[in-house]
Amino acid sequence: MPELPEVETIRRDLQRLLPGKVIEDVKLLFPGFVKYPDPGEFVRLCRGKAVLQTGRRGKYLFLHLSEGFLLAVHLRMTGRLLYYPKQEPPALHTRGVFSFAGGGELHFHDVRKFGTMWLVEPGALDRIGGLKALGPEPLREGFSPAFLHECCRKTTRPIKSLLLSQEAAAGIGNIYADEALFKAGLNPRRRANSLTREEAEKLRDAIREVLREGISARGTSRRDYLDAGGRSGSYQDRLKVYGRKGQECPLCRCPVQRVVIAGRSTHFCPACQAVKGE
DNA sequence: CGGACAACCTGGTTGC
DNA sequence: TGCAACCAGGTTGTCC
Repeated sequence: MPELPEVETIRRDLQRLLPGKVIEDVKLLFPGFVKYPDPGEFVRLCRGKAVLQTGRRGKYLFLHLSEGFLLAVHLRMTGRLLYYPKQEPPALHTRGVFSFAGGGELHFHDVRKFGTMWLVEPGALDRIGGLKALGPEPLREGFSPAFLHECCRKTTRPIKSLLLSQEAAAGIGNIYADEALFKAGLNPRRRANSLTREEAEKLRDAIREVLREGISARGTSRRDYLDAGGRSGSYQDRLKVYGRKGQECPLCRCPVQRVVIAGRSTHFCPACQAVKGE
């Protein structure tokens, strides 16, 4: 569920709450979410570690712990990280509870059980599945128009598919991909290698804009997403095309269409995002 | 290379 | 009301 803006919102919440706290215990209600090391070792290694700092890479959330350990979290579709200042009985779909010395709990809640965590030492980042293949952070300098254009030039796949692959930029998901393509006026089926330099630049700017707007709105809450305080975001009220099949395009009032690309539902305005090129 | 599809899971919505 | 079908913000693996 959560894409870059949602993960970043949670990270900022946790950055205010966790640094300085020491993990006293971890209860695994569904140990399957622990990918590395084995669940027993995971719990043993977490105990007594302090949270020093939070971080994020694409949709991966990091808690930097003492002794050089890194706790990496991927929330996938329905994962939530919920902080409670006092003891809280676990909800139905709570999969793990981190309790801190002196009070406070972090609950990992995940209806669909897709979410995953890893606990690794520095230099063992390759233990974290998928992390290595990530493209640049879209809100940092490395995500230049030239870089995006080069990524596009190398593949014939639809531009929507490229955006979802995480290779061109880390952290874009289904919602922000559709919103960025709308903002850039590009048809989601456009072959990536048919984008001109100007179009790639426009898309790069659009990606950065929608992600920044998403963060400002504290994320998009459609069904499952909540921040670390259990609050909804508000970007769902600002979506132009995503989830708006049959409703009017805000620019031209043409009905928004829904199609399936790369197995994912895709929303666009057939007029504002008419197919150009090939 | 990349597309199509299934898998991993559970729950909510839609339509008959 | 019941029930089946379809849908869901993500990633990985298999087959062709």
